[in-house]
Amino acid sequence: MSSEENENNLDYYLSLLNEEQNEAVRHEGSPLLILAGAGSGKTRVITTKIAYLIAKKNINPFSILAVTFTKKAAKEMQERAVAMEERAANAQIRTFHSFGAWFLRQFASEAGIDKNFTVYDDDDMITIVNKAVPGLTKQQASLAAKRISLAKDYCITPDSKDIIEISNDKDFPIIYEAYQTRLRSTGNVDFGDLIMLPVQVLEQNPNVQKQINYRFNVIMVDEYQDSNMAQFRLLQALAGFNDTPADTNHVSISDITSSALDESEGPEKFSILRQTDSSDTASNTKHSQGTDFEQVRTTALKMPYICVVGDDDQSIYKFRGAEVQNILSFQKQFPNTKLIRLEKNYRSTARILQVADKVVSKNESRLGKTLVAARGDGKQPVLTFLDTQDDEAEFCASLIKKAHLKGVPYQDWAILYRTNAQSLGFETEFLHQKIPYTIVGSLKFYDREEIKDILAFLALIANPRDEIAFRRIVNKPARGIGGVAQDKIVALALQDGVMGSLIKSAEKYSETASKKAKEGLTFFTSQMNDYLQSLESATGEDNLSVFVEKIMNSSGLLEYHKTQDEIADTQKVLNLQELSNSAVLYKFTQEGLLDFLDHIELDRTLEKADGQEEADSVTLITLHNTKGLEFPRVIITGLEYGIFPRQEKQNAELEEERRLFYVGITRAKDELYITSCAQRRLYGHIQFMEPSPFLAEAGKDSWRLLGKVPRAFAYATSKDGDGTEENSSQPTNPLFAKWSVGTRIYHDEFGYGQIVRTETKDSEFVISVSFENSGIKKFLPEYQSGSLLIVKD
DNA sequence: CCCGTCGTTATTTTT
DNA sequence: TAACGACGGG
Repeated sequence: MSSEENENNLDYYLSLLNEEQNEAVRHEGSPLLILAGAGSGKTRVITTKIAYLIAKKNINPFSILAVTFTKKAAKEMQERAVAMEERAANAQIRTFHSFGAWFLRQFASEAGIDKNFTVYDDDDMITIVNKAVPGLTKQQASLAAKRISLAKDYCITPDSKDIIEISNDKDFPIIYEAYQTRLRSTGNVDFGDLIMLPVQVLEQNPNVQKQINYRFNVIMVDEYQDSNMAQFRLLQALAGFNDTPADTNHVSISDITSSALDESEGPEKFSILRQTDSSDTASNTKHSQGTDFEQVRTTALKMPYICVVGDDDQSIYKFRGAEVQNILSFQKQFPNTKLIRLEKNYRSTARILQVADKVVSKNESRLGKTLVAARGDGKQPVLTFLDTQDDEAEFCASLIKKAHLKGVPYQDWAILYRTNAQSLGFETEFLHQKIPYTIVGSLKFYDREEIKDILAFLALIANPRDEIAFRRIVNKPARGIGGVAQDKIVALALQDGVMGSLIKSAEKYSETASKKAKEGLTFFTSQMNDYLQSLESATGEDNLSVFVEKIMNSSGLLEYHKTQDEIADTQKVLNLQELSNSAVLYKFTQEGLLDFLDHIELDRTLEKADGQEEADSVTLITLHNTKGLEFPRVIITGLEYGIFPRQEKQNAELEEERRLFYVGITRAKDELYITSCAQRRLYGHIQFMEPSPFLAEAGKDSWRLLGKVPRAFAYATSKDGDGTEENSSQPTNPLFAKWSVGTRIYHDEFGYGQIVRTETKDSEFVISVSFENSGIKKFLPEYQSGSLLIVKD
C-alpha cells in the first residue's frame, strides 16, 4: 500500500471516531491524559493515534513507543494499528516489562547484569532469599521476597531511607541487600529489575538517556492507572522529565553540549538549560518540585510527546504496588497536560451502566466522569438472593442451561468471583450438569513443575551462572547430588563474589566427589556440554523445538515425568509436548533461545497454537482477571460482605474493592446477574452472610430482585429509595457502622434496645444490648444475618 | 529417596 | 472444608 493510500485509508478510520476520540487522536503539542471509561473505545483511540502519527504526521514509526501491561493488550494494539497503517509494525509496542528486557539487553553492562540474563519469577525469588539468608523459615523467606518485589515497584534500594515504608523490620534491608548480592552473582534479574534497573541506568547514565530520548519521540501508555512508582519514573526518564539530583557531577560537559549552550560553570548552567529548554518547547515546561533537585534535560533537542490512557475507576492493583496517584496527579507531574475524557460507552446497555455508575460514584478519590450509554436501555440487571453457595452454583447453571436451549452459546457467559477458591463450587456443579467451562488464570501453565524443569535447562544453557536453574535440575531425576554437594559446587563457582560457570564448577567438584555423586555429575555435565555445543553449532535452520525435544529425551526428564503421570494420573508429558510445540516459533540459535525464554517469562499465559480454537464454554474467572475483557452475559457471584468486599477493607482499600465491582459490572454487554448468598461454608464453618454493601449502593430500583430479600438490603435501600445518602462514601450496610455504646438497636425477636457494652473476646467483636422488654443480650454483629439493625434517626 | 500422615492455613497477582 | 507443606518411617 502506498503512503497516499494509507492516508486515505486512515481518513476512513478517523471518520469512525466520535468527537472526543477524534480530539484525542489529533491532539499534539503538550502531554495528554485520556481518561477513558470502561468500553469507551480507548484501544481504538490509541491504535488510531499511532496510525495517524505515522500516516498523517510523518512520524517515524521507529520512534514510537507504546507500552501496555499485558502481552495480550500489546498484541492487540499492534495488530489493530498495523491493520490501519502497515508501518506501525515498526513501532515499539510492548509491555512495560518486555520493554525493560529489551532495554537491558542493550545496556546489560551498565546495569551490571549478564547480557544473556533470564528472568526469575516469584518462586525463584524465594529460593534466592533462602540461599542468601540461610535459616529463614519458608514463610519468612516468602514474606521477604514479597517485600523486595514491592520495594522494587517503588524503586527503593536496600540503603534507601524510604525502606521503612516497605517494612520497619530492621533485618529487612540486610535481607534485601543479601538477596541483591546473590541475585547479581547469577547475572539474572527478577521482575522488579526489569523496571527498576532501566530507571537506574537512565538516571545515572546521561549518555544512555540521551540515546533513548533521541530514539523515542512519542511515548504512549495504556492502563496508566495501574502503573507503579518505578514505572512512573521510567516514564519520566523516557520522556526526559526526570529529576536528576543537584549533585550532578556525573553529568559531563559533553553530555549537555548538544544543548548548544556555552559551557558556563555552576548550577546556573542547569537553570539556563532548563529555561532554554522550556522556551523551546513552550508547552512542556517542567516545574521545579523540590528544593533539593534540579531538573536537567540531557537532550535539549525536543521533548518527546507523551500520552497516557487510563481509568482511575479501574485501578485494582494497589496491593501490587500500583499507584492510582500516578493518574490522579498526572497533570501536576506533567504540566500543561491536556485532559480528554472519553465517556461514551459502546459496550454495555444503559441499565447496566447505571448500576456501575451509581456504585463507583460512592468513591471519593476519583477524577470523576459519567459514562453515557451509546446503546439502548437493555435489560434490567438481576440481583438474586440465595440461601447457600450450592444454590448459587445451581442458579448459575440453570440460567446458562435455559439460555443454551434457546440457542445462547456457552461462551457468551462469564462467571465472576472474588477469590479463586470460589470456582470450586461452580466446577462441581457444571461437571455434574455437563456444562463446558474454562477456568482462566488459576493454574499457570509455566508454573507447572515439569515445564519449569525444562525451562531451567534452557535457562542454564543460556546462562551457566544461573544458580537457581542449576539447583533445580542438577539432581532431577535423582542422581545422588544432594543439597550439600550443590552448595559446594556453588561455593566453588563463586569466586570473589562473582559466579562462574556452574557446569565447569560441577566438573571440578566431581573429581573429588563420592562415587555416586561423581557418576551423577559426570552424566549431568556431559549432557550439559553436549547441549551447549549443539546450541553453539546450531545454524538456525532448525527450530527450537528440536532442541527442546533433545533435552527432554536425553536428560531423563521426559522419562521421569512419564513415570509421574502413571503414578499420579497427571498430564505432565502432554504439557511438555505443548511446551515443545510452542518452541516451534523460535529459531534454534542462541538468540532464538533468549527470545523464547523472554516470551515465556513475560507472558505467563500459554500462547494458543494456531487452529486450536477454544471450545464453546463458560468462562470462570476472578474479577481481577476480567480487566479488558467483555462478555454478552455476566454473573458476578458472592456479593456478600466479608467476601466482596473482604471484611478488613476500609477507606482507600474499600474504594479499591468498589472499583473491582465496577470493573466486573462493566464487563457485561447485554445481561448482568448478581448473586448473593445468606450463608456460605468458609474455612470449614458455615457462616451467615450479609449482602455486600455495594448492592444497596446501586439502589433498590436498579435491580430486578429475585429470592428472599435480606433485611439489611431492604433496610439500606428503604431510606430514600436508591440507597444514596448525601456526601456519603460510607457504606450503607449496618455492619459497616460503628457499633458503639449508646447506639440504638432493633432486633427481629427482641425489639428495640441500646448498646451498653462493646468488647473483643477471643478476637471476636461482642456487643451487649439492653432491650426495652427483654433484658440484656450479647451478640456477635459479624454473624447476625440481618436480624440486628442499627436504628437511624 | 519416596510416600503417607499430620498440622496448618485460608485475597486479589497484568509482568 | 480442602489443599498443601513439613516431617518421619519404610
